[in-house]
Amino acid sequence: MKPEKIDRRVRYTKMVIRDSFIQLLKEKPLSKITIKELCDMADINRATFYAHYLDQYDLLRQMEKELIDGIRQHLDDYNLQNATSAPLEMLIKILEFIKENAQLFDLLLNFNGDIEFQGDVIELIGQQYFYSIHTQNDVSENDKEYIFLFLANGSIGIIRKWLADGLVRSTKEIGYLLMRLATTGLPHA
Amino acid sequence: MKPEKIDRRVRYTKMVIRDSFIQLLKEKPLSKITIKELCDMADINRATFYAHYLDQYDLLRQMEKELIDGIRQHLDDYNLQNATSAPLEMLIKILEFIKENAQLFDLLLNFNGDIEFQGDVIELIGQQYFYSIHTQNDVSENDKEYIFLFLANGSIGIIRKWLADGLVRSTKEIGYLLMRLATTGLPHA
DNA sequence: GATTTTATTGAACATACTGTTGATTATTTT
DNA sequence: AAAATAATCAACAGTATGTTCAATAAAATC
Repeated sequence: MKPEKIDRRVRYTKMVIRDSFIQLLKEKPLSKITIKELCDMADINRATFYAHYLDQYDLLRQMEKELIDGIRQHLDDYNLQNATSAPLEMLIKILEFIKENAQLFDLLLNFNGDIEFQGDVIELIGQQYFYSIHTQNDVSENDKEYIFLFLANGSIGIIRKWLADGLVRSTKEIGYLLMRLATTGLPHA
Repeated sequence: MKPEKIDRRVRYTKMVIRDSFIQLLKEKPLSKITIKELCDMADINRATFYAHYLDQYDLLRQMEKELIDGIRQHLDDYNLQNATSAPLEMLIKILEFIKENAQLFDLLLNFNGDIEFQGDVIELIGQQYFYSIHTQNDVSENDKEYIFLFLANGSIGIIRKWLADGLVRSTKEIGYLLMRLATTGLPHA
């Protein structure tokens, strides 16, 4: 919408804050991270931190929001270039973005994970799945929401494992697996 | 194993700490809860708190551990009385226990949720599911862990929704739904 | 390139919570 | 009733918090 150039100094400040924050998150849970040590590590004044964020939790929230927005943007860009937007393709696009930001997603979904962020990702993934469930009319209206949550949470579980394993598998592989589980269900004899 | 009678005063102290803690968790996230306000609310001395717990997070962890142990105990009790332990029955037993402690499970899995606790519950639920997946030989060895996590995380999603909705549905209903999703897969045309 | 605007710094500040101590009091167990 | 144990009280140093304001540095604008 509006480019609104941001002051170089602000860009730098936010960058070092984020980098240091990620470093710290690898070492300890959010609750043990103080603003002071974060600023010491980033080598910025404490007052500067407060000029941009309320506290650690606000910082985390903003970073999470940018990730979610990043996925949305990634999907929008893709949809502009391609008329057809099959669920599977969209799913793989999401996985691509997650892969590009694997370090952060791993931190926020796994070890030092935040349950709210997980909820945001579930909602977003759900938007891609929802259509296929919605069109199946042998599922009672009451069950739809439940099944939707089952699929979305299950997908998060797989993505979390995928990240924890260090992205050994390709986005396509995971995408197919998720799509298979969500549409034809479990393989069974 | 060992009954080890606990001093009445300790029992009381722990009780008021837990009750106050739950009250506070309803109001605000763990990170905003101070030991001081917790002790004020529980009307105990701060030194007394430190005699039992390291900090808020330790307190939370202990409460979570007791819940998990509670489920295990609940299952063991049932297994002693009943020779057959079909997966569905075990699942319903788990749901029963969750229902009995709905307030706390709701807090820890939903609103002020803890991702570690969620992981513990997933692991426990997985133990009940695992057998049925393990016996299906048309699933590649590599995929088993992924599918297991898909099912367990999906189940958590449904349980979370069930709790958030105020337990409108019966444990049987939810149990059947979960079992259906885990065994025959999604309903499809 | 000079000027204006804006961001960061540094220092100081009151405030609040932390975690620990040791002596005292109260309660429970034996 | 005596011994053991738990909770209280008050005090303590240590530390992070969040805010302030003047000074400085750097960027954007003209």
